[in-house]
Amino acid sequence: MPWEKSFDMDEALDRAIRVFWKKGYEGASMADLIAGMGINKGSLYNAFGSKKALFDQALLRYDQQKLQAMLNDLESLEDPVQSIAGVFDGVIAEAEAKAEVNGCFLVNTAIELPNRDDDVKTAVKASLGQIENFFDRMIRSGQAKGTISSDVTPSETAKALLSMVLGIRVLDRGAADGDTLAGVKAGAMRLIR
Amino acid sequence: MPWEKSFDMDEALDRAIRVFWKKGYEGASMADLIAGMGINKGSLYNAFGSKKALFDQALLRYDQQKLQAMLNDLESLEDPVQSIAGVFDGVIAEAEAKAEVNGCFLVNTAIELPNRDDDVKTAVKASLGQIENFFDRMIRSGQAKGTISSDVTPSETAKALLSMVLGIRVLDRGAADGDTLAGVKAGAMRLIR
DNA sequence: TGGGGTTTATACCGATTGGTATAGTCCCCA
DNA sequence: TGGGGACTATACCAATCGGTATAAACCCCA
Repeated sequence: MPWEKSFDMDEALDRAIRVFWKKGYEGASMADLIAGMGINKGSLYNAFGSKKALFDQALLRYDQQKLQAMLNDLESLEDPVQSIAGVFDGVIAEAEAKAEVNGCFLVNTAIELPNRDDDVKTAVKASLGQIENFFDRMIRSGQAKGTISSDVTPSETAKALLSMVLGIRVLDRGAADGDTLAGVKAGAMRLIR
Repeated sequence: MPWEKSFDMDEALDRAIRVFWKKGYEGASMADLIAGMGINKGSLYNAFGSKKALFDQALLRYDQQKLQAMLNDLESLEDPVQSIAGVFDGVIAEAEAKAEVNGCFLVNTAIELPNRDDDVKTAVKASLGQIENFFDRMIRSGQAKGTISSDVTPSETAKALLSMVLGIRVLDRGAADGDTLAGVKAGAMRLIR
């Protein structure tokens, strides 16, 4: 390799994540991506190969960089109940912020998943599984510490909590009254009381 | 009106619903709709005006015919807990049946709602509100009958249940292990214990 | 029997899609 | 100093998008 690329691959990927995040896979045209990533069409295809390959790499990077970091941060809290609450607070905060980037990139991808290739499905499945496992660990930890009732079935409740996170994201897509999301979170916390 | 149309508008709409149901709004091309509806392009535009107008009418018909009927059937059960369970059973059965038509048309529409027009958003919002109100009524009714604890906050729990229905639909889009959906339902039922 | 509106089939439209090709320019390294 | 690979800019491609137009066949009713 005679010289290094003049643009940073990771930075370009991060910008691609933002574009896909904002518009979805189908909704993001190559023109959008080129504008958002700040590189040229030729460079994009040379560096990433195709739109789908670019998306795959963006999703992988999001999972490894952003999602894991968030879960690790929350897992380090002393009270597992607060860790779980933190997930919902984060999702709700993102929803209500109405930023240009809405919700969790991973969840958005899961939502528009139906007609995607199997490899994308398995990647999303694995990432959602990590969220579910996070809930499961936190519930067991809380039960060990006595802050969560032993009546709660961890595996079952972890799935229920995951579904509520996904549900919040859907509700935020235009069908959420202000206190709806708060109500969902309250229900979630009641599940681990 | 000198003579009646040679194709049935409602039947054509029902077929249009199936196409939109299966492929989503953006995913359904006019060619798909023409093939699925069994009428010609000219007739389609003459009868419905545009793709968006066709979708609006399909969504309205689905709401008035299918969704209301389902909720009315469930509401007539004697045990409100069973009425609520019936919603989840129905959603899960649809999910696991893996029929050509997946899930609830309304929920699918809500999921792909982000870039749609405001009138579609408000229509979806209203329909989802009906589901939430259904849950709310059933909870209050169950509390009156003593089958649901008075500790449950109806409005809050109704929102939580709605989010779980939406979450199940997302999970079913390719990220659901067999018992995941059952776990979600179990969590939902625990919310109204 | 003869319109008149509806159907079908088909051709066509401009716009946009993802992707390719072709220039020319820039910069590092030998 | 002179490649050579990576960049930018732009033109181009076939395919598809939603939507329109046209012509012929059809059927009811006056």
